[in-house]
Amino acid sequence: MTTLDTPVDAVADAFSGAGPGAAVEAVDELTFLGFVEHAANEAHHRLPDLDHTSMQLVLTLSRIASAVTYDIESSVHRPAGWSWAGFRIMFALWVAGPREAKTVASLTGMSRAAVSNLLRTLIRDGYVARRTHPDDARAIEVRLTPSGAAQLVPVFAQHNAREAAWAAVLDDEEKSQLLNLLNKLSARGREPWVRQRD
Amino acid sequence: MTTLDTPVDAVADAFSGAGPGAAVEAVDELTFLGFVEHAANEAHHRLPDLDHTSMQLVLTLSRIASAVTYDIESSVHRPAGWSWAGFRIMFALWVAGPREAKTVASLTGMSRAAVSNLLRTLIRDGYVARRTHPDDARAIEVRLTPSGAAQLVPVFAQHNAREAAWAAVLDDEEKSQLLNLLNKLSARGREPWVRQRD
DNA sequence: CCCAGTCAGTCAATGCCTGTACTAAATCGT
DNA sequence: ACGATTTAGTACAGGCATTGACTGACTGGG
Repeated sequence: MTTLDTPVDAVADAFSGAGPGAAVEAVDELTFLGFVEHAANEAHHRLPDLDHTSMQLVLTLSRIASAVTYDIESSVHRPAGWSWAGFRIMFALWVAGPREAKTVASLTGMSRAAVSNLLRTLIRDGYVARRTHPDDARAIEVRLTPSGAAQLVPVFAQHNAREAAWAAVLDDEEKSQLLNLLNKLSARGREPWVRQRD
Repeated sequence: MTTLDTPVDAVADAFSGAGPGAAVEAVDELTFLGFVEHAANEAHHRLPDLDHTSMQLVLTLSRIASAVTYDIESSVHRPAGWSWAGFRIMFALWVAGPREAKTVASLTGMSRAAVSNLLRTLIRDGYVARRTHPDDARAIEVRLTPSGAAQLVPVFAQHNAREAAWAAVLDDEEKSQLLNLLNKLSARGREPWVRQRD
Protein backbone atom coordinates (compact mmCIF):
# COMPACT_ATOMS: atom_id res chain seq x y z
CA MET A 1 0.00 0.00 0.00
CA THR A 2 1.74 3.12 -1.20
CA THR A 3 -0.70 6.00 -0.85
CA LEU A 4 -0.86 8.05 2.30
CA ASP A 5 -3.84 8.90 4.40
CA THR A 6 -5.44 12.26 3.87
CA PRO A 7 -3.25 14.96 5.47
CA VAL A 8 -4.71 15.91 8.82
CA ASP A 9 -4.92 19.62 8.22
CA ALA A 10 -6.74 19.21 4.93
CA VAL A 11 -9.78 17.54 6.40
CA ALA A 12 -10.15 19.21 9.77
CA ASP A 13 -12.97 17.40 11.48
CA ALA A 14 -13.91 15.08 8.67
CA PHE A 15 -13.62 12.09 10.93
CA SER A 16 -14.63 13.69 14.20
CA GLY A 17 -18.41 14.03 14.29
CA ALA A 18 -21.22 11.89 13.00
CA GLY A 19 -21.17 14.05 9.89
CA PRO A 20 -23.57 13.36 7.05
CA GLY A 21 -24.73 9.84 7.62
CA ALA A 22 -23.30 7.96 10.55
CA ALA A 23 -22.29 4.39 9.81
CA VAL A 24 -25.07 1.86 9.59
CA GLU A 25 -23.64 -1.62 9.53
CA ALA A 26 -26.48 -3.22 7.57
CA VAL A 27 -25.57 -1.19 4.50
CA ASP A 28 -22.43 -3.24 4.10
CA GLU A 29 -24.57 -6.19 3.13
CA LEU A 30 -26.44 -4.40 0.37
CA THR A 31 -25.69 -5.24 -3.20
CA PHE A 32 -25.48 -3.08 -6.27
CA LEU A 33 -29.14 -3.57 -7.07
CA GLY A 34 -30.38 -3.68 -3.49
CA PHE A 35 -28.80 -0.35 -2.57
CA VAL A 36 -31.28 1.66 -4.61
CA GLU A 37 -34.18 1.42 -2.23
CA HIS A 38 -32.11 2.29 0.81
CA ALA A 39 -30.45 5.17 -1.01
CA ALA A 40 -33.70 6.65 -2.22
CA ASN A 41 -35.29 6.46 1.20
CA GLU A 42 -32.31 7.97 2.93
CA ALA A 43 -32.05 10.77 0.38
CA HIS A 44 -35.74 11.47 0.66
CA HIS A 45 -35.47 11.59 4.41
CA ARG A 46 -32.70 14.15 4.27
CA LEU A 47 -33.97 16.22 1.38
CA PRO A 48 -37.74 15.81 1.45
CA ASP A 49 -38.31 18.34 -1.30
CA LEU A 50 -36.77 16.14 -3.94
CA ASP A 51 -38.87 13.90 -6.14
CA HIS A 52 -38.61 10.54 -4.49
CA THR A 53 -40.30 8.46 -7.18
CA SER A 54 -38.29 9.86 -10.07
CA MET A 55 -35.16 9.27 -8.10
CA GLN A 56 -35.96 5.61 -7.60
CA LEU A 57 -37.05 5.27 -11.19
CA VAL A 58 -33.89 6.61 -12.76
CA LEU A 59 -31.62 4.93 -10.27
CA THR A 60 -33.26 1.56 -10.78
CA LEU A 61 -33.40 2.01 -14.52
CA SER A 62 -29.74 2.74 -14.91
CA ARG A 63 -28.65 0.02 -12.53
CA ILE A 64 -30.66 -2.65 -14.24
CA ALA A 65 -29.46 -1.55 -17.63
CA SER A 66 -25.92 -1.70 -16.38
CA ALA A 67 -26.45 -5.12 -14.79
CA VAL A 68 -27.99 -6.54 -17.95
CA THR A 69 -25.28 -5.07 -20.11
CA TYR A 70 -22.52 -6.40 -17.91
CA ASP A 71 -24.10 -9.83 -17.80
CA ILE A 72 -24.55 -10.14 -21.54
CA GLU A 73 -21.24 -8.60 -22.45
CA SER A 74 -19.23 -10.78 -20.08
CA SER A 75 -21.09 -13.99 -20.79
CA VAL A 76 -21.58 -13.64 -24.56
CA HIS A 77 -19.58 -10.95 -26.30
CA ARG A 78 -16.23 -11.07 -24.54
CA PRO A 79 -15.99 -14.86 -24.85
CA ALA A 80 -16.74 -14.41 -28.55
CA GLY A 81 -13.89 -11.93 -28.81
CA TRP A 82 -15.99 -8.82 -29.31
CA SER A 83 -16.87 -5.82 -27.25
CA TRP A 84 -20.43 -4.75 -26.61
CA ALA A 85 -19.72 -1.65 -28.68
CA GLY A 86 -18.31 -3.59 -31.60
CA PHE A 87 -21.31 -5.85 -31.53
CA ARG A 88 -23.63 -2.87 -31.58
CA ILE A 89 -22.04 -1.61 -34.77
CA MET A 90 -22.18 -4.97 -36.44
CA PHE A 91 -25.76 -5.44 -35.38
CA ALA A 92 -26.69 -2.06 -36.78
CA LEU A 93 -25.09 -2.93 -40.11
CA TRP A 94 -26.72 -6.33 -40.11
CA VAL A 95 -30.12 -4.76 -39.61
CA ALA A 96 -29.76 -1.66 -41.70
CA GLY A 97 -27.48 -2.84 -44.50
CA PRO A 98 -24.63 -0.76 -45.90
CA ARG A 99 -24.56 2.72 -44.40
CA GLU A 100 -22.38 5.76 -44.06
CA ALA A 101 -20.34 5.90 -40.89
CA LYS A 102 -22.25 8.88 -39.61
CA THR A 103 -25.51 6.97 -39.94
CA VAL A 104 -24.03 4.12 -37.97
CA ALA A 105 -23.11 6.65 -35.30
CA SER A 106 -26.61 8.01 -35.01
CA LEU A 107 -28.23 4.56 -35.11
CA THR A 108 -25.99 3.21 -32.36
CA GLY A 109 -25.95 6.40 -30.34
CA MET A 110 -22.17 6.68 -30.39
CA SER A 111 -20.08 9.64 -31.40
CA ARG A 112 -18.61 9.69 -34.89
CA ALA A 113 -15.17 9.44 -33.36
CA ALA A 114 -16.08 6.30 -31.45
CA VAL A 115 -17.48 4.68 -34.57
CA SER A 116 -14.38 5.62 -36.51
CA ASN A 117 -12.21 3.92 -33.88
CA LEU A 118 -14.24 0.76 -33.63
CA LEU A 119 -14.53 0.44 -37.39
CA ARG A 120 -10.76 0.40 -37.65
CA THR A 121 -10.53 -2.83 -35.71
CA LEU A 122 -13.66 -4.38 -37.17
CA ILE A 123 -12.23 -3.80 -40.63
CA ARG A 124 -8.80 -5.07 -39.64
CA ASP A 125 -10.39 -8.26 -38.37
CA GLY A 126 -12.40 -8.73 -41.55
CA TYR A 127 -15.88 -8.35 -40.13
CA VAL A 128 -16.63 -5.11 -41.92
CA ALA A 129 -15.68 -3.71 -45.33
CA ARG A 130 -15.47 -0.08 -46.32
CA ARG A 131 -15.37 1.89 -49.51
CA THR A 132 -15.62 5.52 -50.41
CA HIS A 133 -19.24 6.48 -50.85
CA PRO A 134 -20.07 6.50 -54.56
CA ASP A 135 -21.96 9.80 -54.41
CA ASP A 136 -19.94 11.68 -51.79
CA ALA A 137 -16.19 11.47 -51.60
CA ARG A 138 -16.17 12.76 -48.04
CA ALA A 139 -18.17 9.82 -46.77
CA ILE A 140 -17.43 6.14 -46.47
CA GLU A 141 -19.87 3.31 -46.83
CA VAL A 142 -19.44 0.37 -44.50
CA ARG A 143 -21.09 -3.01 -44.58
CA LEU A 144 -20.73 -6.41 -43.02
CA THR A 145 -18.57 -8.85 -44.90
CA PRO A 146 -20.15 -12.24 -45.55
CA SER A 147 -17.86 -13.63 -42.90
CA GLY A 148 -18.88 -10.92 -40.45
CA ALA A 149 -22.53 -11.62 -41.04
CA ALA A 150 -21.97 -15.34 -40.65
CA GLN A 151 -20.21 -14.90 -37.34
CA LEU A 152 -22.70 -12.38 -36.05
CA VAL A 153 -25.74 -14.64 -36.24
CA PRO A 154 -24.82 -17.27 -33.65
CA VAL A 155 -23.52 -14.65 -31.25
CA PHE A 156 -26.70 -12.69 -31.66
CA ALA A 157 -28.67 -15.84 -30.93
CA GLN A 158 -26.79 -16.30 -27.67
CA HIS A 159 -27.27 -12.65 -26.90
CA ASN A 160 -31.00 -13.02 -27.41
CA ALA A 161 -31.18 -16.16 -25.29
CA ARG A 162 -29.65 -14.20 -22.47
CA GLU A 163 -32.12 -11.37 -22.98
CA ALA A 164 -34.95 -13.87 -22.88
CA ALA A 165 -33.60 -15.31 -19.62
CA TRP A 166 -33.77 -11.90 -18.01
CA ALA A 167 -37.20 -11.14 -19.38
CA ALA A 168 -38.55 -14.47 -18.23
CA VAL A 169 -39.45 -13.08 -14.80
CA LEU A 170 -42.20 -11.14 -16.49
CA ASP A 171 -45.33 -12.64 -17.98
CA ASP A 172 -46.53 -11.52 -21.41
CA GLU A 173 -48.84 -8.90 -20.01
CA GLU A 174 -46.06 -7.40 -17.92
CA LYS A 175 -43.61 -7.41 -20.79
CA SER A 176 -45.90 -5.41 -23.00
CA GLN A 177 -46.71 -3.05 -20.14
CA LEU A 178 -43.03 -2.48 -19.54
CA LEU A 179 -42.32 -1.97 -23.20
CA ASN A 180 -45.13 0.52 -23.35
CA LEU A 181 -43.85 2.53 -20.44
CA LEU A 182 -40.29 2.49 -21.74
CA ASN A 183 -41.53 3.72 -25.08
CA LYS A 184 -43.14 6.68 -23.39
CA LEU A 185 -39.79 7.57 -21.88
CA SER A 186 -38.26 7.02 -25.26
CA ALA A 187 -40.52 9.62 -26.77
CA ARG A 188 -39.43 11.96 -23.99
CA GLY A 189 -35.85 11.45 -25.11
CA ARG A 190 -36.58 12.99 -28.46
CA GLU A 191 -37.78 16.29 -27.04
CA PRO A 192 -35.58 19.28 -27.74
CA TRP A 193 -34.54 20.06 -24.17
CA VAL A 194 -32.84 16.69 -23.85
CA ARG A 195 -29.12 16.72 -24.48
CA GLN A 196 -28.02 14.27 -27.15
CA ARG A 197 -24.72 13.50 -28.81
CA ASP A 198 -23.87 15.93 -31.65
CA MET B 1 -8.65 11.27 -44.89
CA THR B 2 -5.72 8.98 -44.40
CA THR B 3 -7.05 5.45 -44.16
CA LEU B 4 -7.38 3.32 -47.23
CA ASP B 5 -10.39 1.47 -48.46
CA THR B 6 -10.58 -2.20 -47.64
CA PRO B 7 -8.18 -4.12 -49.89
CA VAL B 8 -10.12 -5.65 -52.76
CA ASP B 9 -8.96 -9.21 -52.27
CA ALA B 10 -9.84 -9.21 -48.61
CA VAL B 11 -13.50 -8.69 -49.08
CA ALA B 12 -14.25 -10.53 -52.29
CA ASP B 13 -17.89 -9.88 -53.03
CA ALA B 14 -18.67 -7.87 -49.95
CA PHE B 15 -20.04 -5.07 -52.09
CA SER B 16 -21.40 -7.08 -54.98
CA GLY B 17 -24.71 -8.61 -53.97
CA ALA B 18 -27.55 -7.42 -51.84
CA GLY B 19 -25.93 -9.29 -48.99
CA PRO B 20 -27.50 -9.24 -45.59
CA GLY B 21 -29.86 -6.29 -45.69
CA ALA B 22 -29.99 -4.27 -48.83
CA ALA B 23 -30.00 -0.53 -48.30
CA VAL B 24 -33.29 0.99 -47.22
CA GLU B 25 -33.07 4.75 -47.45
CA ALA B 26 -35.62 5.46 -44.72
CA VAL B 27 -33.30 4.02 -42.10
CA ASP B 28 -31.00 7.00 -42.50
CA GLU B 29 -33.65 9.15 -40.87
CA LEU B 30 -34.00 7.01 -37.76
CA THR B 31 -32.61 8.27 -34.51
CA PHE B 32 -30.85 6.45 -31.71
CA LEU B 33 -34.08 5.78 -29.87
CA GLY B 34 -36.23 5.28 -32.95
CA PHE B 35 -33.98 2.62 -34.42
CA VAL B 36 -35.01 0.02 -31.86
CA GLU B 37 -38.37 -0.80 -33.33
CA HIS B 38 -37.05 -1.12 -36.85
CA ALA B 39 -34.13 -3.23 -35.69
CA ALA B 40 -36.25 -5.61 -33.68
CA ASN B 41 -38.71 -6.10 -36.51
CA GLU B 42 -36.00 -6.67 -39.05
CA ALA B 43 -34.17 -9.11 -36.82
CA HIS B 44 -37.36 -10.97 -36.08
CA HIS B 45 -38.12 -11.18 -39.77
CA ARG B 46 -34.75 -12.73 -40.52
CA LEU B 47 -34.42 -14.94 -37.46
CA PRO B 48 -37.99 -15.74 -36.47
CA ASP B 49 -36.92 -18.17 -33.76
CA LEU B 50 -35.51 -15.45 -31.58
CA ASP B 51 -37.52 -13.88 -28.81
CA HIS B 52 -38.84 -10.69 -30.31
CA THR B 53 -40.26 -9.13 -27.17
CA SER B 54 -37.20 -9.66 -25.01
CA MET B 55 -35.09 -8.20 -27.76
CA GLN B 56 -37.14 -5.02 -27.84
CA LEU B 57 -37.23 -4.88 -24.09
CA VAL B 58 -33.51 -5.06 -23.51
CA LEU B 59 -32.67 -2.86 -26.46
CA THR B 60 -35.10 -0.17 -25.36
CA LEU B 61 -34.04 -0.45 -21.76
CA SER B 62 -30.38 0.04 -22.44
CA ARG B 63 -30.94 2.85 -24.90
CA ILE B 64 -33.12 4.82 -22.56
CA ALA B 65 -30.73 4.32 -19.71
CA SER B 66 -27.92 5.55 -21.88
CA ALA B 67 -29.93 8.53 -23.10
CA VAL B 68 -30.91 9.53 -19.57
CA THR B 69 -27.37 9.10 -18.32
CA TYR B 70 -25.92 11.14 -21.13
CA ASP B 71 -28.48 13.88 -20.63
CA ILE B 72 -27.95 14.19 -16.89
CA GLU B 73 -24.20 13.84 -17.02
CA SER B 74 -23.72 16.42 -19.74
CA SER B 75 -26.24 18.91 -18.39
CA VAL B 76 -25.54 18.59 -14.65
CA HIS B 77 -22.38 16.77 -13.64
CA ARG B 78 -19.87 17.87 -16.27
CA PRO B 79 -20.78 21.54 -15.86
CA ALA B 80 -20.32 21.06 -12.11
CA GLY B 81 -16.85 19.65 -12.77
CA TRP B 82 -17.63 16.05 -11.86
CA SER B 83 -18.04 12.85 -13.75
CA TRP B 84 -21.09 10.65 -13.43
CA ALA B 85 -18.89 8.05 -11.76
CA GLY B 86 -17.40 10.47 -9.27
CA PHE B 87 -20.86 11.64 -8.38
CA ARG B 88 -22.00 8.07 -7.84
CA ILE B 89 -19.25 7.51 -5.30
CA MET B 90 -20.00 10.72 -3.48
CA PHE B 91 -23.68 9.96 -3.48
CA ALA B 92 -23.05 6.51 -2.06
CA LEU B 93 -20.94 7.98 0.73
CA TRP B 94 -23.51 10.67 1.38
CA VAL B 95 -26.22 8.07 1.75
CA ALA B 96 -24.28 5.32 3.48
CA GLY B 97 -21.85 7.26 5.60
CA PRO B 98 -18.19 6.28 6.04
CA ARG B 99 -17.42 2.96 4.38
CA GLU B 100 -14.59 0.77 3.27
CA ALA B 101 -13.59 1.18 -0.35
CA LYS B 102 -14.72 -2.29 -1.21
CA THR B 103 -18.19 -1.54 0.11
CA VAL B 104 -18.31 1.57 -2.02
CA ALA B 105 -17.43 -0.61 -4.97
CA SER B 106 -20.23 -3.04 -4.36
CA LEU B 107 -22.77 -0.32 -3.62
CA THR B 108 -21.96 1.58 -6.79
CA GLY B 109 -21.45 -1.50 -8.93
CA MET B 110 -17.91 -0.56 -9.93
CA SER B 111 -14.77 -2.63 -9.70
CA ARG B 112 -12.45 -2.06 -6.76
CA ALA B 113 -9.86 -0.74 -9.14
CA ALA B 114 -12.25 1.83 -10.57
CA VAL B 115 -13.16 3.05 -7.11
CA SER B 116 -9.51 3.25 -6.18
CA ASN B 117 -8.82 5.43 -9.20
CA LEU B 118 -11.76 7.75 -8.71
CA LEU B 119 -11.06 8.12 -5.01
CA ARG B 120 -7.59 9.40 -5.80
CA THR B 121 -8.98 12.45 -7.55
CA LEU B 122 -11.90 12.94 -5.18
CA ILE B 123 -9.45 12.98 -2.28
CA ARG B 124 -7.03 15.27 -4.13
CA ASP B 125 -9.87 17.72 -4.72
CA GLY B 126 -10.92 17.62 -1.09
CA TYR B 127 -14.36 16.08 -1.50
CA VAL B 128 -13.48 12.84 0.25
CA ALA B 129 -11.20 11.96 3.17
CA ARG B 130 -9.56 8.62 3.83
CA ARG B 131 -7.93 6.90 6.74
CA THR B 132 -6.72 3.41 7.43
CA HIS B 133 -9.54 1.34 8.80
CA PRO B 134 -9.24 1.18 12.61
CA ASP B 135 -9.92 -2.56 12.77
CA ASP B 136 -8.23 -3.79 9.61
CA ALA B 137 -4.97 -2.38 8.35
CA ARG B 138 -5.60 -3.72 4.85
CA ALA B 139 -8.70 -1.62 4.40
CA ILE B 140 -9.29 2.10 4.15
CA GLU B 141 -12.30 3.99 5.35
CA VAL B 142 -13.51 6.85 3.19
CA ARG B 143 -16.07 9.51 3.91
CA LEU B 144 -17.29 12.78 2.49
CA THR B 145 -15.61 15.88 3.82
CA PRO B 146 -17.95 18.59 5.07
CA SER B 147 -17.07 20.53 1.95
CA GLY B 148 -17.81 17.54 -0.26
CA ALA B 149 -21.17 17.05 1.37
CA ALA B 150 -21.96 20.74 1.04
CA GLN B 151 -21.15 20.75 -2.66
CA LEU B 152 -22.96 17.52 -3.33
CA VAL B 153 -26.37 18.69 -2.21
CA PRO B 154 -27.11 21.37 -4.82
CA VAL B 155 -25.76 19.20 -7.62
CA PHE B 156 -27.90 16.35 -6.44
CA ALA B 157 -30.90 18.67 -6.45
CA GLN B 158 -30.23 19.56 -10.08
CA HIS B 159 -29.72 15.92 -10.86
CA ASN B 160 -33.07 15.10 -9.32
CA ALA B 161 -34.81 17.93 -11.16
CA ARG B 162 -33.60 16.44 -14.40
CA GLU B 163 -34.80 13.00 -13.36
CA ALA B 164 -38.17 14.45 -12.55
CA ALA B 165 -38.32 16.10 -15.97
CA TRP B 166 -37.82 12.74 -17.65
CA ALA B 167 -40.31 10.99 -15.42
CA ALA B 168 -42.91 13.66 -15.98
CA VAL B 169 -44.24 11.91 -19.11
CA LEU B 170 -45.66 9.29 -16.80
CA ASP B 171 -48.56 9.77 -14.42
CA ASP B 172 -48.33 8.47 -10.85
CA GLU B 173 -49.99 5.21 -11.68
CA GLU B 174 -47.57 4.57 -14.53
CA LYS B 175 -44.57 5.49 -12.46
CA SER B 176 -45.38 2.97 -9.80
CA GLN B 177 -46.16 0.34 -12.44
CA LEU B 178 -42.81 0.94 -14.05
CA LEU B 179 -40.98 0.86 -10.77
CA ASN B 180 -42.70 -2.39 -9.95
CA LEU B 181 -41.70 -4.01 -13.19
CA LEU B 182 -38.13 -2.78 -12.92
CA ASN B 183 -37.94 -4.20 -9.43
CA LYS B 184 -38.92 -7.59 -10.75
CA LEU B 185 -36.02 -7.41 -13.17
CA SER B 186 -33.84 -6.25 -10.33
CA ALA B 187 -34.66 -9.37 -8.37
CA ARG B 188 -33.72 -11.36 -11.44
CA GLY B 189 -30.34 -9.71 -11.39
CA ARG B 190 -29.55 -11.22 -8.03
CA GLU B 191 -30.01 -14.79 -9.18
CA PRO B 192 -26.85 -16.89 -9.25
CA TRP B 193 -26.65 -17.45 -13.02
CA VAL B 194 -26.29 -13.73 -13.65
CA ARG B 195 -22.72 -12.56 -14.06
CA GLN B 196 -21.73 -9.75 -11.73
CA ARG B 197 -18.53 -7.90 -11.01
CA ASP B 198 -16.22 -9.84 -8.65
C1' DC C 1 2.77 -20.54 16.48
C1' DC C 2 3.22 -20.63 11.86
C1' DC C 3 2.29 -21.38 7.10
C1' DA C 4 -1.25 -21.49 3.41
C1' DG C 5 -4.85 -19.36 1.76
C1' DT C 6 -7.67 -15.34 1.40
C1' DC C 7 -8.59 -10.52 1.09
C1' DA C 8 -8.05 -5.11 0.45
C1' DG C 9 -6.17 -1.88 -2.20
C1' DT C 10 -3.13 -0.44 -5.90
C1' DC C 11 -0.63 -0.52 -10.32
C1' DA C 12 -0.07 -1.47 -15.22
C1' DA C 13 -1.83 -2.42 -19.67
C1' DT C 14 -5.50 -1.94 -22.59
C1' DG C 15 -9.81 -0.44 -24.63
C1' DC C 16 -13.77 2.54 -25.04
C1' DC C 17 -15.57 7.04 -25.48
C1' DT C 18 -15.70 12.11 -25.40
C1' DG C 19 -14.52 16.74 -26.92
C1' DT C 20 -11.68 19.44 -29.86
C1' DA C 21 -9.15 20.47 -33.84
C1' DC C 22 -8.03 19.51 -38.49
C1' DT C 23 -8.42 18.13 -43.60
C1' DA C 24 -10.77 17.52 -47.56
C1' DA C 25 -15.08 17.51 -50.02
C1' DA C 26 -19.65 19.31 -50.96
C1' DT C 27 -22.96 23.12 -51.07
C1' DC C 28 -24.99 27.54 -51.00
C1' DG C 29 -25.55 32.48 -52.01
C1' DT C 30 -24.38 35.99 -54.72
C1' DA D 1 -18.00 30.57 -60.86
C1' DC D 2 -16.21 31.23 -56.48
C1' DG D 3 -15.43 32.23 -51.71
C1' DA D 4 -17.79 31.19 -47.18
C1' DT D 5 -19.99 27.78 -44.78
C1' DT D 6 -21.13 23.21 -43.66
C1' DT D 7 -20.25 18.36 -43.45
C1' DA D 8 -17.73 13.51 -43.03
C1' DG D 9 -14.21 11.27 -41.23
C1' DT D 10 -9.97 11.10 -38.52
C1' DA D 11 -6.09 12.31 -35.09
C1' DC D 12 -5.14 13.39 -30.56
C1' DA D 13 -5.39 14.13 -25.62
C1' DG D 14 -7.66 12.87 -21.54
C1' DG D 15 -10.95 10.47 -18.51
C1' DC D 16 -13.07 6.34 -17.13
C1' DA D 17 -13.49 1.34 -16.69
C1' DT D 18 -11.88 -3.54 -16.96
C1' DT D 19 -8.76 -7.49 -16.12
C1' DG D 20 -4.82 -9.37 -14.11
C1' DA D 21 -0.82 -9.23 -11.30
C1' DC D 22 1.22 -7.78 -7.13
C1' DT D 23 1.97 -6.34 -2.07
C1' DG D 24 1.02 -6.34 2.36
C1' DA D 25 -2.30 -7.75 6.07
C1' DC D 26 -5.58 -10.93 8.19
C1' DT D 27 -7.16 -15.83 9.41
C1' DG D 28 -7.63 -20.57 10.47
C1' DG D 29 -5.95 -25.47 10.57
C1' DG D 30 -2.29 -28.26 11.82
